[in-house]
Order: sequence, then C-alpha cells, then structure tokens
Amino acid sequence: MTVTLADVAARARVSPATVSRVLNGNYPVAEATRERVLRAVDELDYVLNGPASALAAATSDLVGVLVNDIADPFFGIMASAAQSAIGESATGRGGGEKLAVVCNTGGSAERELTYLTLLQRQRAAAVILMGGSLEDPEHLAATAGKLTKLAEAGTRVVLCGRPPTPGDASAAALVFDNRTGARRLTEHLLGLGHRRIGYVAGPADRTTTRHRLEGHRDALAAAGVAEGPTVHGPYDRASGHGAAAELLARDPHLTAVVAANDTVALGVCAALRERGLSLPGDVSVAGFDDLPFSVDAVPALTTVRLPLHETGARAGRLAMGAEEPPAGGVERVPGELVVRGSTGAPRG
Amino acid sequence: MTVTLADVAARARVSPATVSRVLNGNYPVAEATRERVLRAVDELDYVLNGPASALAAATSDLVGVLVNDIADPFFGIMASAAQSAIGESATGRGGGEKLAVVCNTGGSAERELTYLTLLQRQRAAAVILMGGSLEDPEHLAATAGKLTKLAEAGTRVVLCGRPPTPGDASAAALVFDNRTGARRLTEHLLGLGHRRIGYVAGPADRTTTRHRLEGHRDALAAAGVAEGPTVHGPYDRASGHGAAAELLARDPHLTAVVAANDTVALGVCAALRERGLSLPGDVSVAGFDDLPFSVDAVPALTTVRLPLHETGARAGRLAMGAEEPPAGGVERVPGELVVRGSTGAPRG
DNA sequence: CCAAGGATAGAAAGCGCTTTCCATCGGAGG
DNA sequence: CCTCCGATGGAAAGCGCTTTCTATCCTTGG
Repeated sequence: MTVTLADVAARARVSPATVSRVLNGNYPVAEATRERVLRAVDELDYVLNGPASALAAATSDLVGVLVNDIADPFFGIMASAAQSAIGESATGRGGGEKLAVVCNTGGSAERELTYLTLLQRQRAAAVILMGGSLEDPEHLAATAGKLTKLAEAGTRVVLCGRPPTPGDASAAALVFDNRTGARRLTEHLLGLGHRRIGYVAGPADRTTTRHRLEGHRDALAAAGVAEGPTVHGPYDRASGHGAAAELLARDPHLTAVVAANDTVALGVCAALRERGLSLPGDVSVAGFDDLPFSVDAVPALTTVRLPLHETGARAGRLAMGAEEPPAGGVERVPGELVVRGSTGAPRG
Repeated sequence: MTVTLADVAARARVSPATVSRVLNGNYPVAEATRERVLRAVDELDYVLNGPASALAAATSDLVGVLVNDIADPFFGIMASAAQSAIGESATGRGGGEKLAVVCNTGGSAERELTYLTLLQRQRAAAVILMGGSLEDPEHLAATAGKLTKLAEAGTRVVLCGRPPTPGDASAAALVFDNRTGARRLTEHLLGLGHRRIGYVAGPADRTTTRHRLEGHRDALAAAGVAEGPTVHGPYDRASGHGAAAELLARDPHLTAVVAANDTVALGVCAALRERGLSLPGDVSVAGFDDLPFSVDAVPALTTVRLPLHETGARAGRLAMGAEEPPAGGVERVPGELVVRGSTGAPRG
C-alpha cells in the first residue's frame, strides 16, 4: 500500500498534525521534531497525496495556462516564460511549488470551456488565458460567466494577449496593441511608396485578427489609399502559401503583402518565390510577432516585434500574485516595428 | 458557498450516492431519475470537486506531458498531437474527459523530477515523457526509481522520443531512430562528394545528441573519411549561428555542415551567409527533424523527417490505454531523409 | 517559590466524493 | 397467491489530509 501521512507520523512518533505542519511549514515546529519527521518522510519515501491535501485545504497548487496552439512558437514562448515565472515565485501555501500546466485549446471555444471547467474542478490556484479569443457573443458570455465563477472561487484569472471579456471584470489583462502595431507596419509600406497592398488575415471572428486588420485599414484610410484584396485563413504557413496566389489573382499588380503573422508571411514568401517573383524587388512582404526564425528568413522579415517572453513572464507573476495588477485591470503592451530586408520601395 | 453533490442530491430528491452514479455513469440508474439529477446539476450550476473525487476514487483524470522545451516546435507538435489523441480517447472512469497538461522541464533534470513528483502527488492517470534525457547516471537512477513508483501506483508511463531508462521496464517507449537517420544524412553528403564535414551537436550528455552524433560518425567511419570539427550547444538558433564561425575557424575548407536539428541549421545558414558564403555553392547545410519552417528556408533545408505528429498521437493513445504497447515495450520509429536545396555537390 | 504566558504538540472534526453492502419494490414463474 | 430475482436506490464508511481548539511543558518575572 501507499505510504500515508499517518505512517510517517507513527514512524516519527508524532501526531499526523505535526507531520502536516512540517510539510507545509506554516506553523512553528521544534527543530528536533522537524528533523525527525523529515527523516521519516525520507525513509518511507513518502509522497503527499495531492487530492487529499487539496480537498482539506480547499485549494490546489495547479496553475492552468490555456493556449490556442501549443505547436505555434508564439504561444510556446509565452507559455514557457509564464511557466518559468511561476516556478520562480513559489509563494504558495507553505511556499509550495506550483504545478504550471499548459492546456491546448486548439482555438476551439468548446475546448476552452472544457478546460476551464476541468481546472475549476481541480480548484486551480490560477488560470492564464493566452491569445486572442473568438468573438462569438454566445461563447463570450459563457466564458465571462466561467471566469467570474472561477474568480469567485478564489482562482486568479489573467489574460495575456487577449482583451478582457465584456461582462467580466475579474481578470487582470495584458493586451498587445495589435492595432497600433499593424498601423505602423502599413504606414511603413505606404512610406516606401506602396499603393497596392494585399492582406492575409487570420481566422475571422478572432480579436487578434480583427485588431490587426483594423490597424491596417486605419493606416490606409489615413493615407487615402484604397484597400487591396484581403484573404482570411488560419495562422499557419499553408494559409499564407495559398493566400498569396489568391491575392495575386485578385490584383496582379500588388507590390506588397502584409501577413497576419510571421508564420503566414513565410508561406507568402514561398509562394511568391515559386511564381518567380523576387523579394522585395517585385513584392514586399511583412509579418507580425517577430518569431525567432523571422530574422533568418531570406530576405529577413520586416515585422512588428511583440515582447512575447516578457509579457508571458508578467502573466505568470500576476497569476502568482507576485506582481501588482495594472491599474484598471488592463494594460496595453506595445509592439515595435522592425524593418528588415523583406520590404523595400516598389519598382518604378 | 460552493454547491456540493449533497446539494444536488437534495434538490433532485435522491441520495448523494445516486448523484455520483449518474455523474460517473457506471451503475444503472433509471432514466427518469437520471434526468432529474441532471436537471438539478444544471440548475445549481454544479461543478464536481476534483480533489474530493480523486481522493475517494484514488485516481485523477490528469495526464502529464513532460517536454524539454515548450517553445520549440519539435515538442509543441508532439505535445499537441498527444493532447488531441488524449482528448479523443475519452475512456476514463465513467468516460470522463482527461485533462492533458504539458509541463516544461527546460531540459533540467531537477525540474523533471519535481514535475514527476507533483504528478505523482496528483495521482496522475498517465505521464508521457517527451524528448531525449540527460545521461547523468545519478539522474537516470532517480528517474528510473520515480517512474517505477509511478507505474506501481497505477500511473501509465510512456516515453516518446526517449530511450527507456535502464532499470525501469515499466514504460512503453517510442524512440526515434536518430542514429540511422543521422547516418543516412551524412551518407547523402558523402555521396555528393563532401569530405570535410563539420558538425554542430546538441548539448552533451543527452541521448538525442549522442545518437545523432554516433550515426554521423558511423557514416564517416564506413566511408573511411576523417571526422571534421564538432561543436556542442543548445538546440537553438543562436547555437548554430555561433557554432558556424567556430567550425570555420577550425577548418576553413569545410564544404558541409550537419546541424543537430533544423533550428540550429537555420542559425548556421545565417552565419554562413553573413560571411558571404553561398549555399549550397560554397557550403552545404543539413538539419534534422523537418520542422514546418524548414521547407521555406532559403535554400530549403535538407533534413531527416521525423513523424512528430503521428508519434505524439501514438504516445497519447498509449497513455490512454487506447492502443496496445509495442511488443517488448520499445518501438523504433524511423526517420526519412528529405533532400532539398541546401545540400549539393562541393565545388571543384 | 508561584502564577502567567509563550512555544509546541495532540485530538478530532471535517473537506466532498465514491463505493460497498443492504433494502425495497415490482413482476415473473410456479 | 406466494416466492424469488432483477433492477434501483439509500446508508454509511471511509479516502488522506488540514486546521481549529486544547493541553502541556518550560521559561520568565514578581
């Protein structure tokens, strides 16, 4: 049978209460006793029963990190940073280590809710939601309700790269200023002289997609330039690859393409090159996010750098209560335009 | 206060036992009763208390997925596939959904052990360890002990892309045939006529690093070609970038460089290009893994494709007991040489 | 030398659920 | 019409821990 706390107590010739106190370290225990207990723990190879502990204490040391796509470095980087931050600020009950776990929603509203419920079941200490959300009103309402309930139950809720859900004020939010970033990017292209700019957007109905597209349109409108063709698709390489052809079909005279993110931009570049077009000579291409591989693309990608690592780390600290939430609950995180070789002046 | 099962029972005018049975569905309950209970659950917005449930039933629905670096698509892809597979084979107690959680060890032996203990605490249903392990004997022994204990406690253990730990026969293992893959890759280079080949290896003391390096050496030895310079470093872009200079310093006449993986290869390419060398004209470069961006590199990367997605999915199914473990517990997963533009015949 | 108070440790009551017996009820078979 | 059995539902005993409330013991001050 498994070793229980009572076994340890018997072996150390103390009461279970004392063992618990030694393990949780939030109550004075004489040094000699403590050592005796620890020795017993060691000798018996005792492992605390998490569920029992969580049940009695009414909280667990689980911290959930929900991401849209774990295979996407955008999320991987943020999640990794958050996880490190959580590991470092071990301020749990009794200074206990938190178990940061990342859950892959695949961008599905349904799975997001499922995970949220599961985490609620587990009485998670905190939940971080990363990445833009679906803008379906029904889903939004369901999510807001869940988050409110979570917060009421004492779970800290942090949004990272995701706007606060209307109707839910329970969460601290770190939101990327996608709109301004996208505007800067398109302004850059306009400044170079481009007037026919195609746009490969992310999936429709997502906040990130919409904000970036709005920024792009803002810039065009401010400059009085007509909007070029736009294609929607997932945030992956194939999407960009397919969209490039579509864009060119809709306007053969495009001189620039802005992509929803760097991964998509890479697909666009590949498709363009396959058609014999040179970059940026024939067509300029820009991305978003500045993922690690973007600097190594050929030509290197012009993009908007988001402080993924730092923001993820902050989210982790917020989840641990190791950092004060921003005033008003929401903080806008700016992106930075990074101009590299993939954009240049149009020919002629 | 939170709603408990007893509240639901009261509302549905049945006993707590009946509610539990409806929720777990492993005992006959009359249709009318079941509906009454479900309605009560709905009306009260009841959420099962995970810890309490896990305590009473002595298992939880947590499945841990340990990865070395969550920001690396190599792991992201496998983890994502595993998580999907786990979600699909919902065969838990009462068909309950499993909570697949991924934990980032950062390649640290210590954190790996910490996570394993935490998962053991939670009485996880299964644990998947992804990626090569550290070959430190002490760590290996500690891990083997942990895994054995986990298995004894009823937790299914699956290794994915990681050789079985000596002294622990409790786990099913899916291991990539890194050695053969690496051999094929170097044979390809030798076949093109390369005789001075540099090698950028992963971190020392890791199984993956060693196996790939061995395969490389196998090929050289079989062809009677002297080994070129080798540099070790982490599996990231910066490592490749720095290593390229080092390699060239050690042998200015290199005609090819083999990298530990595609990410590293990208760094190598960048550094080479910065020095004004053309690819593959002056130097051929090869990677490993065939990550999504590899086909879009310029020139496209010659590499060894590993069935990351499929293997991750199989690991997930094994963890759920939805697939028979391989005979003997270990299965070798082959890689496939993919020749693309980054390798060519050496000049002259 | 005695009372008071701080420092430790123990007793015991749950935490919310699962599950093993049992009890009950209605109908089939004799 | 009575017995027996299958189908259902309830009672209650934990699962292993935390934590409040007490009990003790030793030290300290008067």
